[in-house]
Amino acid sequence: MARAATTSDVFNAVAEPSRRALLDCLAHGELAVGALVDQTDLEQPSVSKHLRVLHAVGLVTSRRDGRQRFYRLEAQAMRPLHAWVRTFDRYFERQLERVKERAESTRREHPRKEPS
Amino acid sequence: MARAATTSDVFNAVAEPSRRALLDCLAHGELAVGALVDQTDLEQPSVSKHLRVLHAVGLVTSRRDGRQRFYRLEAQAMRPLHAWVRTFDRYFERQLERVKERAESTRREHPRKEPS
DNA sequence: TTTACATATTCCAATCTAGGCATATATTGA
DNA sequence: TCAATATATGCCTAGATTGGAATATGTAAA
Repeated sequence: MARAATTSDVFNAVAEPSRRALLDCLAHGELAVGALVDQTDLEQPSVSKHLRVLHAVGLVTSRRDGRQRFYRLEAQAMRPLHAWVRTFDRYFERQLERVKERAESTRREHPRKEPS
Repeated sequence: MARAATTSDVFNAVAEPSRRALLDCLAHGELAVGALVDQTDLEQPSVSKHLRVLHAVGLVTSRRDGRQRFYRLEAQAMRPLHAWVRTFDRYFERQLERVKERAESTRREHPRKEPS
């Protein structure tokens, strides 16, 4: 079996750095394809193809205005990714605590409250 | 050019559902390969191969104990992913606000504050 | 040493990819 | 209708993959 399609889910769609770059651009607001080409170092066909993938997983929607086509970020499509990553939030905290505790215990053995 | 290697970064590493499943298992604590095989519907060689990828990007570390090898989650390696996803937090909120505002404006017309 | 157990690696097949280039489609204006 | 602009699509190639089966490596016990 081969790798899953990039259009199979949001995880695969955002695995590509260029597509993340496009989403970063769109975070500031709706943009036409040409503007995205200008703001990245991608060729126009590449941008269109990446947008197609992003559209397939629902991360962007588009609207036509004359000959231009404007793309807009649809952040709610990022929800599964968001949710999964958040699952590990406690482990970030736990590690922070561990670091703090270790730093503490080198000086003396008393927990503190304030982080740096 | 082909797709980037799964070992190129955390984004590519977690794009694979099986690897996310493994990380989910390891979130409860250190586990040997055999336990991971039991807790998933993956064959042993697949588990080993996926763990190799996860190790390559720093998402797990391992420790040998007799003939077993225990793997442990290294959550801090998820930081780039975590940070990127958080970038879009405000858009989740903004969308919520938009929904609320729309509900408001259907009743009456009230001027908006400012975005962000 | 031999055997059994736990894990890792190799080879394979079938896909899916990203970029480059050419070209098709669509819309506007002369 | 014809030219110009904006975007999308098709074709190609090299490369990277996943799972499966077989096998190799490594450790422990008999």
